[in-house]
Amino acid sequence: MLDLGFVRSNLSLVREKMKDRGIAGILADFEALDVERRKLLSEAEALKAQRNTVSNEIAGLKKQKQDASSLIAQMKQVSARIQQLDEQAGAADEKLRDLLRNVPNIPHDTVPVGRSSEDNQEVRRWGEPRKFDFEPKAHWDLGPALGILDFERAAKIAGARFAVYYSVGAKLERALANFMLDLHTHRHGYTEVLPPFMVNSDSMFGTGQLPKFAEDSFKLEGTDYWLIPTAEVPVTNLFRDEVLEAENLPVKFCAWTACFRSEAGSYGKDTRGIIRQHQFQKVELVKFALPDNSYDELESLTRNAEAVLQVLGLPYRVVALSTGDLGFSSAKTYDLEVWLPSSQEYKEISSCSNFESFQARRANLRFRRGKGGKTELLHTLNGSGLAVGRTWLAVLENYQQADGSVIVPEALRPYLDGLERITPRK
RNA sequence: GGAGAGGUGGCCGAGUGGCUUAAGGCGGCGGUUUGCUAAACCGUUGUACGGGCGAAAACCUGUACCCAGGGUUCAAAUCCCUGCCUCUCCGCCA
Repeated sequence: MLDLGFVRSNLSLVREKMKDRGIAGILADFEALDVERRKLLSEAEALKAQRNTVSNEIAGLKKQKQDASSLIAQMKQVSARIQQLDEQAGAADEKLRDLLRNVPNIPHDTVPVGRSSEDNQEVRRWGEPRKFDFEPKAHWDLGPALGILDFERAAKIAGARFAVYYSVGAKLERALANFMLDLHTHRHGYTEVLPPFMVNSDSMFGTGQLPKFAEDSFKLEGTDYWLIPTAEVPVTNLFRDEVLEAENLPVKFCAWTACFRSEAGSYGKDTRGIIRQHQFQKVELVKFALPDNSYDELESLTRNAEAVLQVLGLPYRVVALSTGDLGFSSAKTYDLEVWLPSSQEYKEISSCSNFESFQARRANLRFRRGKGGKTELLHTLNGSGLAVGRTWLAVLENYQQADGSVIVPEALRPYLDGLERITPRK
């Protein structure tokens, strides 16, 4: 959420930035609502001041056993009027907040201006896509053929967009998650967190999933619990309504969780395989940073996520999302895209963003520079490090052999009892 | 799931309708004293949203905030209702 005062005094700038995002009209009603709200507020507050004063007078009269009935009668009317004004002011305030809650973050100046993902900018590439001397298969053929991946039974017990893993397939998923967590905790200095996989609505609001994107997540019937769409939600909300010390920043967490997404509106997209599932595992990196250097932290967070692909030997590229493709809460985002030989394209496997103070304002996440200092909003960042399911399929596709077996990348072997090659399950 | 006790500022803690603009203490900040530290003493103290104010800071001023949301009342930290959370005991359970 953007700051009300900031929007008010920088209205034309904010409008310009919203135009870059392709939603030029979103602030059309802002001034009118703002003026109305302040008018009602002033009037109500003036009357409340009067009521407070007179209430004291009434108390004084009563103490001296004098008659206060005419003042009481007067104040009864004033109170009725206050109630009216409060309702109107509350409604105006709610309208303005609703407007503000639905305004996305302001893109950083370095974000390429564009209308869609077509305008994303490639920043760098790593690794050389392997040359195959046979036709590389897709993971949805490789997995079932190896006997480690099953879509039919998943559809039976749950539905579309689920998968069941067997044997080395299940273990590979676990190996990848452990490998990633070890890398980030040992080499990159992150602290591991295992958060709840369900959160309340306040948390969903804090990171920006609510109110606008409720239909993207699963809510448990009859409760205020949401299945987390990403570990970003519970982990970023850990310090909601708290004040951190500047000297302890940045705070760096990594978390392995399951993630649940309704994928409403993605019908027909990535329907084959495990690219887009209702449930998947992800190792997430989250940082709480000083505003002063949050963009340096974004660079290092992105490099930390890239390290996973590098150690696994998976070719990838980094793209900077354009203003038209940028997520709602983000000021700047780099996507990591891994090479998929079956479709001959780079596919998103991680998304690393700086949210600046956008989430911090919603979640009331603050820090203080030294004792007695003023509290300021901190900056939040996060990125996948990485999506485990998509890494799983990238390993299968990139390391597949002509006979349908899959070579295990060396870094993973210690996590798979030294296994060097995945062969069909008997 | 059942019974009971609670939720007050950064922290502790008083407060059963109007002399509470939340007592007192701790902590923080500023000062006096001091060779330095400590102690003592004095002062000060949060957030949000308005107004003064045309930009920023400062200042002055108003309103709101005693878990949250409703209600009663001229007036609510205080009374009533609902919800959430914490603690104790019982039941159940990995």
